Amino acid sequence: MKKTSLNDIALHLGVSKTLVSFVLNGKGKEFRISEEICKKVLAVSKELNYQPNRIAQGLRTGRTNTIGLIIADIANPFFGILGREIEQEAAKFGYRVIFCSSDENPEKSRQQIEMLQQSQVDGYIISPPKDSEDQIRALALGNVPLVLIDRFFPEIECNQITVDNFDAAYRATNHLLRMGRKRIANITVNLDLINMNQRTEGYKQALRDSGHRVEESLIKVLPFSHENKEVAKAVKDLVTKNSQNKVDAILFSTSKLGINGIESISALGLKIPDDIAIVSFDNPDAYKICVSPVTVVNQPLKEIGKTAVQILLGEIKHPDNHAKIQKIILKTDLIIRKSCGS
Amino acid sequence: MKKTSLNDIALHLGVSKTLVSFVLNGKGKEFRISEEICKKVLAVSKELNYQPNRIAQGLRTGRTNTIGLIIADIANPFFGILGREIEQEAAKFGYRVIFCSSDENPEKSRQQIEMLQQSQVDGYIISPPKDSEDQIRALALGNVPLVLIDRFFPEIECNQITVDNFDAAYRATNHLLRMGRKRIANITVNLDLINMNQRTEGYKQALRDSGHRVEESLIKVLPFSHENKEVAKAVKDLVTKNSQNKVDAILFSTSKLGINGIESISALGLKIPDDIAIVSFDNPDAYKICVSPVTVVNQPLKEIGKTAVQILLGEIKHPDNHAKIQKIILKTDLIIRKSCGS
DNA sequence: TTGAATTACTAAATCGTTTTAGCAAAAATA
DNA sequence: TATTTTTGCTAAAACGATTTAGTAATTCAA
Repeated sequence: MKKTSLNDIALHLGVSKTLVSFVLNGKGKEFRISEEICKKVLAVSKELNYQPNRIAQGLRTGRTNTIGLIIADIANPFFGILGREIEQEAAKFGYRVIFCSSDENPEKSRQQIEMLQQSQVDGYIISPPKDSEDQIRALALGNVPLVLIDRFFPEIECNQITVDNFDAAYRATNHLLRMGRKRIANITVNLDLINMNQRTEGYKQALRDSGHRVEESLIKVLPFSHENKEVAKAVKDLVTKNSQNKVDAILFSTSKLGINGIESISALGLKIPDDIAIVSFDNPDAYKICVSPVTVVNQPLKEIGKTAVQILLGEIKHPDNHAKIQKIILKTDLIIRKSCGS
Repeated sequence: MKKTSLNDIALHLGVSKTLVSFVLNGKGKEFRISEEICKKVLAVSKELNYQPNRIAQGLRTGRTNTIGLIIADIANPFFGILGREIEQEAAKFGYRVIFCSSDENPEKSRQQIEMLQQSQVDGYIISPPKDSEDQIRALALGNVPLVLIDRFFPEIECNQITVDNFDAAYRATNHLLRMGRKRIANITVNLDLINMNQRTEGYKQALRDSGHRVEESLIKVLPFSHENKEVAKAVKDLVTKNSQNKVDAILFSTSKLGINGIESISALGLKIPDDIAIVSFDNPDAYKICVSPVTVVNQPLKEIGKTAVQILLGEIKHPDNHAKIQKIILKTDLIIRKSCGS
């Protein structure tokens, strides 16, 4: 059951495939193909269920209508929602998306970028892992449509869409202070990622601005791929009564940390917010139904995804004016629930 | 900065592109290309950073090394984890994945299948929405590598990987009965989906086998795209004191229902498991940290994803023996937490 | 009534691979 | 020495579209 090609339609009607191509691309008028023939072509193409071969089109035109997406992990709802939005917005304009999960591993992302290059994608949306500057720089210099999301590298000039992480953490920390918390910890991952770094800087600044001392021992930095027990260990050190690091609040920089953290806190028999207050970045379902619903920094995921696609498609369609690089910083909102007391 | 092609390497060395193609495909020996030339080709290809154009390869060979995936919604962690596993297993064998979220909408899935056909994907992994029989049948008859996951259509002969939903619901319901619950409801979606249907059938059979009557008014069927308040309404009818439908346990057929349901139950000021016991299908993070950690039917998502890819690649590589269709039914496990009492 | 313009189309090149068929030179065999 | 075999390579077609440059037939203008 071979697929119908342009040529099949042409043979069927005794015309050239040039003509068929013109008609099916809506250029019948432009190339003065007679009404009558146009209709016949359309009819036969429907009759034979013609489906254009996008691969052949891609080879000829150099455009595949495909974009490559590299994120940390599509199974993580944060990226799931982002990916969903990107897929949807891209589909609106006739673009498909090849999804790649890098696991924050630069070697994987290198391979994925290479694969996407070979696949001749028209552009890239990437949430770059640490130590991937070289890859990103090479892409950016290669003059390929590219948008970074969630993080970026300050020294690379490139379209990017992020949230104001510093501000978000600053406000979250301030909220904890306003609620009367005196000693606040921060559990985070991998400070080589600029977004994470900015979160911790915002946290520090809020402490300083309110006259508190920043205690490095209250900042727990875990590796990206952390296990439940590593979070448990960090939490334990921060909440047990006789620990010299005993705190009354924790700011979690990711929801994965927060979810594991809440599990640990519960396991230790402590109550939120009575024994310890918490605020977390990101807004998974889990936080709505847990013992004490969690106050969160909510990121505008839909807007990030949608804007990323729009900027990317803009670049794809007008490759010329790559002069105006866009660096978009979106605002987050703090959703106040019960985990900080009242 | 044009990309290096086979021809560029050939010109650079003064040899034919045929030769270059042979060498780079590891067929130097087979076609008796001299060691010396082989080395030179390899060297120049590295020097010019040659990246094969997979689009051109695809056009020539008819194989794109790409698979199309259609699921309900990649933002839903259930499908996120599944998608992740599929991406990972496919990558192992050099295959890329185009992700499509159908929102359980047959018209969307129709368009997506068409798009994937045009993209010349080598095979399909699909979680088919209701009313998409015709599309699936057409694919299956078209003799294209295809694997269905999560659901299927009984009347279509096709590879499929599902879990034993009947058995899972039967055991879940039995667990509730063993824990002393007398009146058990089921909140579910869209019984036109066979997996959902089987869950409710398993629930009914468990009731019958233990001498209970099946009360249709205790089975709440919501539309697939339900709002929080629709769940709230169903829950309210089942748990309020003076309702004639008052139950002491609910089996949720999806985690989306369960999460919304727990929110509603809390909002009504009721306690789990004291006032009402619950069991839910699927195992999102939320269930681990909520007021009373939820007993769940856990599906082997990784195995589903991995097996789907393996069967699909088997079909892609041996298109001939499509005679042996595989219908795999995996077991679920019931993870007992605190939501049913003790 | 001739030259120009318009109409309605087509031939052929091209994109970057793969793959078949074949060729010239060297080596082996008779 | 003549023939066959082997070695080491190449030309060209093909995949299915797009696109440029053209051409023959008709109509129009002067």
